[in-house]
Amino acid sequence: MRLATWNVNSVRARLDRVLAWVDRSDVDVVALQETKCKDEQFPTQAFEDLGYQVAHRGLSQWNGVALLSRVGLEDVATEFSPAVPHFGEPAAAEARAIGATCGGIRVWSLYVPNGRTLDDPHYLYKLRWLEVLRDAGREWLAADPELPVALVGDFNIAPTDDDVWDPAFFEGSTHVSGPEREAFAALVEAGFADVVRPFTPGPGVFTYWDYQQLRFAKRQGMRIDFVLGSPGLARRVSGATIDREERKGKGASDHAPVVVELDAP
DNA sequence: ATGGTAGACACTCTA
Repeated sequence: MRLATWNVNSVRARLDRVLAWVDRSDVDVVALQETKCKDEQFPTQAFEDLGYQVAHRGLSQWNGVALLSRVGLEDVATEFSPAVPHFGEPAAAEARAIGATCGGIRVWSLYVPNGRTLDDPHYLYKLRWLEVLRDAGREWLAADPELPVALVGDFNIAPTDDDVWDPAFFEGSTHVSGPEREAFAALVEAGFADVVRPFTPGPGVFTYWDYQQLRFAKRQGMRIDFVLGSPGLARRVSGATIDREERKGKGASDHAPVVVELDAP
């Protein structure tokens, strides 16, 4: 079984590319982030025509997450916890998570809030959001330590200095700060391992390259998209790739798809 | 090449 995650940065703006990638990549489950549309605008039929069931969560032109599956799509949920924080006054829900059971795996497509800057209220919102995710994940595994869970998506955190093209460039920025890296480490400590890294060793291995300043051509990126697997999932991982080819050319997302190969349970 | 990247939407926000 093959499981993928991909921040597409608008599913409608590059629908042809997304469909072509899904169709040629032999993926059973695909988690999308930043679909940038409401549910009624999501091109559900086009993915169904490729043989996938579809679950999407989108409330506005921002954020938006989806799951595509050709191995079943059950028990869809849009909040991983009743304690998920909302941003703003009044607090407004954002479409940053959707979960479902696909082929026996509990998969969550996640778009972690961008902290913007270290002194922005969005930064604390991001840290709180990650804390609630960690608590939820911990509870799931406490109830069933063998539950196969995949927390996948755009975490907007580069966990180590090897995960950015130049640590000095990011000094004082989000994505690399101590508290963000501690929040990521807390997810790992809760039982969710980065199952891609063993197959894609760095440094210099990235999943995102800014559109500006020819960052992709200069190989100046960040590794911020992950597949985090519970023990019951992680031990089944037999391979993983970052499809940087998909970042090339006109009309590419600024993120590359990440694909994990799983053995049968 | 007087720009700077891109997407949503309607003017400025988000990343």
